[in-house]
Amino acid sequence: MRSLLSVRQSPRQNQLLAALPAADYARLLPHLELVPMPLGWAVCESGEAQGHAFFPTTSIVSSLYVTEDGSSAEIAVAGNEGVVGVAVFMGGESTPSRAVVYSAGHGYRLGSSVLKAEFSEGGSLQQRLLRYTQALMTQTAQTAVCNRHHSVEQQLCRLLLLSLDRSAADELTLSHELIAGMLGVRREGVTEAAGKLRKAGLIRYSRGRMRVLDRPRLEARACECYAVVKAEYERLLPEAPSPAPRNSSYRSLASARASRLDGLRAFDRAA
Amino acid sequence: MRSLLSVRQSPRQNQLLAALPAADYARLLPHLELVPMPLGWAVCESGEAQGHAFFPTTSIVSSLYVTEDGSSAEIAVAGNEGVVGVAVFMGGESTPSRAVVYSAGHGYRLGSSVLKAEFSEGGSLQQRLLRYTQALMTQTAQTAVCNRHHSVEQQLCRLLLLSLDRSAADELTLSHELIAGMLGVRREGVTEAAGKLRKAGLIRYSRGRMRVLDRPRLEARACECYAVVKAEYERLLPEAPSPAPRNSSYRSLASARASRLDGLRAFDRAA
DNA sequence: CGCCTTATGTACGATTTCGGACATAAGGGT
DNA sequence: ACCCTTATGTCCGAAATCGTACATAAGGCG
Repeated sequence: MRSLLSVRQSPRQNQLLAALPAADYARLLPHLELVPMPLGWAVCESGEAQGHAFFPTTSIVSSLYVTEDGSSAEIAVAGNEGVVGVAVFMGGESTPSRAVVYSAGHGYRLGSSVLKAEFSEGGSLQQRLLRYTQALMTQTAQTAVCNRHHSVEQQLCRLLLLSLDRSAADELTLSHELIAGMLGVRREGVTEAAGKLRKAGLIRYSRGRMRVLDRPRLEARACECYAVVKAEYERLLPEAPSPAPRNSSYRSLASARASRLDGLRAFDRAA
Repeated sequence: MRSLLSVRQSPRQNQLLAALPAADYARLLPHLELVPMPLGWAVCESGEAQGHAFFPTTSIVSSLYVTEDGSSAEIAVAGNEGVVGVAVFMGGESTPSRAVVYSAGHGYRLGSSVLKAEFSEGGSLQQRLLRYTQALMTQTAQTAVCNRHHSVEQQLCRLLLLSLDRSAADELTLSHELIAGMLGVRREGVTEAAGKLRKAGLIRYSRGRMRVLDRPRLEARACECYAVVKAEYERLLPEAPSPAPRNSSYRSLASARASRLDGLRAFDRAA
């Protein structure tokens, strides 16, 4: 069904690797190992030190925290723009969250020791990884904001758009149940939100396949969180030379920022 | 009223700086400038490049995102265990969030260029800053989880405990309105939650002053998020030699983790 | 002391989401 | 073609929180 899986793979399909100067890339290449990333695979387990970092090419990975009572919440998603396992070079080795593949595909893994060695050289890889990590922090921060203030429907829009940005096709293999697990809401809530989007003609879906029909209107329906995150990724990780361009018509961060700076109620008087 | 403000200040009161080897510290010292951190001061504005990073000693700073419609949500807090302005060495220079002092005190500021130069040397400061940044990411991630799943009362407990960990005294100067702004909820919601905690004898408060009477029971009433964050900070930033010890009886991450790993509904079948 | 600003307390219906129960339907496997 | 698993649709009362309005009280300041 999916001929993409047999398409020729290259580490350069990952934008972090694609942005490396030839010399750095050549040094890393022998250590990069192509791995399949099947749906549901736990790339990183909570609290466990990682032997490798993973650079997705055609797969998408979600970092989740699972609470004591078994419910979950998404921390961030990573695809071919990034890397799974920043704790390797950040020095912590592990995190309390779990990284799970939610869109099957491939990626390249790199041994922790190789990555740490290359990182500590302080070259362009280090610079790129740190900027990526900052973008990741923004995504997580915006997830916190979104969880606080925005509706399930808005969060669904955000998730779809973030996934689309990291996917080659415009069709996503996402069941409502899967989405519910990522957003940390009930499956019924996702069904209801998705139903509204479908009724509005923004998406089409059936049994785990979801297609975005009208991306601009989907972006308009999403909360500002998507635009903020997207803008930060583009600001911090300017387009790498090779990978396929992504189309988008999100609002600019500048315009979002103008209205955001009006201030925080409680602090206005205190200042 | 507060004689603390006249107490002798030293950069070593900040744990990141305290952990530095003598040589590194000596190199930085001439560039560290003591600054007062008054209540409500915006240390970093959203989207603006920072001229300095700030190492709090007796102050506490909250990173907030303010939405287009003027509501806000906390991203993280930082006190004498950390630094405000990680974007300086992460390479992004700015972030979409705003950092505001919510507990007045002092801190030391360090010019961005000096910090970047020292960071790029790759020494113990770099290592420590990166580990701190990872801890910060965990705090933000846990805030996202908390916003999704936990009650206002639980989040209030978490906020009080995080603040207490970063405060010398057991009294915090926090009005309900201020707390509401940080948690991103209504002031009335904070009043109600605080009322319950007071009725239970866990805290005492009046007109902007809040005192924790029974910390162990407050920790028991908080959600797991506090314990997870606290454990990550201690794991990633082992006690620096000098600063005052903090008392605590939070649950261990190990015990929290055991129950957390049971899995994520949606992915169990998929795996 | 008395005023006046600001903090806290309380109540109400409205809204969103939850938790659970159930009905329908799509599509793969035999 | 049929069955059977799994995905989706819908409904219900319960709970938390919201938005609003207002009452009370604490404490600084003249």
